[in-house]
Amino acid sequence: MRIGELGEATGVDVETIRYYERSGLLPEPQRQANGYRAYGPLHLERLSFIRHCRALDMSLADIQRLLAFFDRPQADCGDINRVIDEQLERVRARLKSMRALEKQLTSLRSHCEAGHTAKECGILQELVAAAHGEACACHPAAAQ
Amino acid sequence: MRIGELGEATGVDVETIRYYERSGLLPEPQRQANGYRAYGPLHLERLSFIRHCRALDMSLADIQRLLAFFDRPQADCGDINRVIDEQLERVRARLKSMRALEKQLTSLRSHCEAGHTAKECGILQELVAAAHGEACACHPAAAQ
DNA sequence: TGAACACCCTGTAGCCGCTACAGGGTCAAG
DNA sequence: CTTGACCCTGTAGCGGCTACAGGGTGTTCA
Repeated sequence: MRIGELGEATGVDVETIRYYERSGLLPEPQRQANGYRAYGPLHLERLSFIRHCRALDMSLADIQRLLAFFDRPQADCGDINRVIDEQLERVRARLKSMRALEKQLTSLRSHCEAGHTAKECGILQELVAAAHGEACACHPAAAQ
Repeated sequence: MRIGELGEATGVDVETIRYYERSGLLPEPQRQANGYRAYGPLHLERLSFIRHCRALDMSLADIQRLLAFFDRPQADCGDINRVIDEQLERVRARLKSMRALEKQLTSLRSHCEAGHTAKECGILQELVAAAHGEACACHPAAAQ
């Protein structure tokens, strides 16, 4: 299986596949006589695994940690749980700040309907007020 | 006001301030005889504005668009609304995918309590199943 | 006087996870 | 024998910083 076929099969760009190899996530494949990479089913499986983890927004470093378990199946799986827990923690923290962000932007947006000059624009005025540290609709309490 | 004082006053790293200058967000300040940057109150205000917008997760390019309005206060503010609307759109889209992500990770996490070997770990098994494209707890419907 | 230290300067390289070249080689079809 | 699709390596770019290296400046204290 050449790199293009692997890419086709997994939906991954060939440049990305080479990048994963360079980064040590995907083991170096054998080469054909002409120097082309020759992949087997194990590469396909591993690449699919990587992509699924990426879809869960894990870092390549964390994926590396998970991949290591395939090489030592007798190891305690505590570290696997830890990777997932940490990821979940990050996602939840990010979710929290995104929700706050949406609130702030929604409030900000409500300060202007189009048709003013920039000088009169409530949005800009709010942003400037916020920059001054005054209480503003979009940052009502202390800016943490 | 020297760069360190400006940084202190705004809570912005001096390297970041210089970076904003290089990027054209912060106008070049005057220089003291010794070559040190000399900032005035307008720089302080502008930098605070930038940081507040960054706290709203706007890109530097979008902040640039907003800053341009200070130089032409008579312009129609339609573009300001557009920047905020686009940002709100991005935040909402991201929120949606983060919520899905949290669900997937939570479900994944429920597949293993610690104390197994890696081989038996439900999480790893689920991830491999997912990589195979089989229906899995964390990717139940079609992987889009 | 001079040594230590905090601050400032420029320029460059690194982080992440790709993406996009440039400049070449390989191979099958027309 | 030329076109075109594929492959190779190596390098540079994205955004938004962050972290040096290698130097200059200015104050304080012995």
